[in-house]
Amino acid sequence: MEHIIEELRWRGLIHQTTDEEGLTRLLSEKMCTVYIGFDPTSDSLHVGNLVALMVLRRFQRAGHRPIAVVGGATGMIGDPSGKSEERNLLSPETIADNIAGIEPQLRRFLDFRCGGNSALLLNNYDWMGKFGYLEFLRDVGKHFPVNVMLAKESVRNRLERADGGMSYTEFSYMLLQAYDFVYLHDHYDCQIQAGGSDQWGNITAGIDLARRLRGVQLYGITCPLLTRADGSKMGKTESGAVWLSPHKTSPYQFYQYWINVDDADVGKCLKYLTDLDRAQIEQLLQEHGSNPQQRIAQRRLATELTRLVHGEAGLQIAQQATQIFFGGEIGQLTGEQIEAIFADVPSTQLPRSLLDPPGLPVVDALLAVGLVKSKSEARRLISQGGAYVNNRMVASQDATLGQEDLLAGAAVVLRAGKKNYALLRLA
RNA sequence: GGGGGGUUUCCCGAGUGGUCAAAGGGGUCAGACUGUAAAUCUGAUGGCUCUGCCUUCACAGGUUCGAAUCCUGUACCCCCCA
Repeated sequence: MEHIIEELRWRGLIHQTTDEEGLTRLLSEKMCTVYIGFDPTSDSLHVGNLVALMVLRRFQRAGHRPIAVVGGATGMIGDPSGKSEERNLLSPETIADNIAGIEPQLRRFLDFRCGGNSALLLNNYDWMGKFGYLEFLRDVGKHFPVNVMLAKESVRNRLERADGGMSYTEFSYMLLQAYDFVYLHDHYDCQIQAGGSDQWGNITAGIDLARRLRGVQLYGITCPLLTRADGSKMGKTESGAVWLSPHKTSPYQFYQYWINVDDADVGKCLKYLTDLDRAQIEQLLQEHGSNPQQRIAQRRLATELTRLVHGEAGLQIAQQATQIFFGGEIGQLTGEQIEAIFADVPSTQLPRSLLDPPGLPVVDALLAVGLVKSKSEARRLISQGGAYVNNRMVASQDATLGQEDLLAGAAVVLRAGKKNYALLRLA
C-alpha cells in the first residue's frame, strides 16, 4: 500500500500541508484520526464537496479513521472564507433540515462499520451549543490575537473591498472552527484536519489554538478546488450547481455532467474523484487519447461517480436514460423505469379516452405538453422532421396517437428536436 | 409655453395608399455536419377548422373600393427654442 501522502500527492490532492514531514511520519506510525467539516448551508452536498469527501474516503481506505463534522454550530455563524459578502444567517430549523439531508450523503462515502477505523459523523453543535459566551471568550477568545486574525486572508480580503466590512459574528467564525479541532483532539484523538484550500486559515487557527491550550502539535492539509482547465469552478451548469441529492439533480443529469467533462479536465477528475488506482487511470487516459470520440474516460468517470453517489440502481437509470435520450429505442420499460428515467421531463396528464379512435392528433399532443406554443409551430416542427413519438420520427402532420402508442400502458414520450422531451400521461 | 421628430411582428430596424403577415440583421427553433463541444451550412420563425381564412404595424376614431402607410384626437419618448 502506497503511503497516503504519496497517494494524495500523485493525485494532485495536496495543496498545502502544515508540516509534511511530520505528517508523513505520523501517518505511517499509527492509525490517525482525520477530520473535515461540512457546512450545512443547503440540504444537499454538491459536486464542489466531492474532493473533500473523497479525501476522507482515501484516508479511511489507507487505514485511518475519518470524522465528518457537520457544522450545526458553525453553520449558524457562517464561514466568511472565500465569500465576498456578509452572509445571511440561516434559521436553526433550516440548519437542522440541511443536516438531515447531508448526513445520508456523507454515509455513502465512508464506512461506519469496519472496526477500529470506522468513520464518525459528528455535529459540532453538540459541543458548541452548550458553550456559554463568557466561558468561550475566556477559554478560547483569549488565545486569539486580533492582529493575527486580521492578517488571515478570509478577513483581509473582505476588509480591503471598497464595499467591504464584516460583522463581528463572521469575524469570530474562525474561533469556532479552531475550537472544533481542539475538541476533536481532546475527545477523539484527532490530529489532522483536512479541507479545501479556502480552509487554510481556519485550519491553522485550530492548530495554533491547540498548541496554546494543550501544548500539542496538530496537522493540517488542504486540497485544491476542483477547477476546469480555464480556471472556472467545476460543478456549475447554466441551471445552477450540480447536487448530490437526486431530488435536486437527477442521477441522469449527474451522470451527464460527468460525461460532458472536457478532455482537458477528465484526467484530473479521475484522479481527484474516483477510487481507480494509478495504473487504471493511466491506462484509461491512454485508451482515451487514442480514441477520444468514444469518451472512454468520461464514461468511466461518470459511471464511477454515479454509482458512488446514487448507487447501482441510480446508475442503471442514468444509463438507460442516456441511451434513450440519445436516440435509442424506447423498448419495454416498466412504469417504474419510465417514472425514474423521465423524472426530469415535464409531464402533462390527459384523459385516456382521447386515444380512442380516431385518436389524438400529434399536433394537439405537442401543444398540450408545451413542447410548442401553437399548432402552427407543431406542424412546422413535424414538417422539418423534428417531432418524435416514443423516439420515432413523426412522418405526417396528420399523425395521431392511439392506444398502441402507450408505454407501459400509461404514457407517451414526445420529443421536439434533439433533446426536448415531454411525457404525456394518459389516465 | 412654442417648434420639430418618433412609437412596426421576441429585439434592432426597413417600409409613406393596393404586389405587406410586412425587407434585412440579431435571437430562437428545426435539419445537416460533429465526439452529447465549438464553428459552419440549410430551412423555419402571428394564429387557425391551412392551397384558404382570421388577427397584427402605440391607442381610439375617420377618409378610401382598399391604410403599417393619409387625416383627427389620446398616451408615451426624443430633439430644438424660451
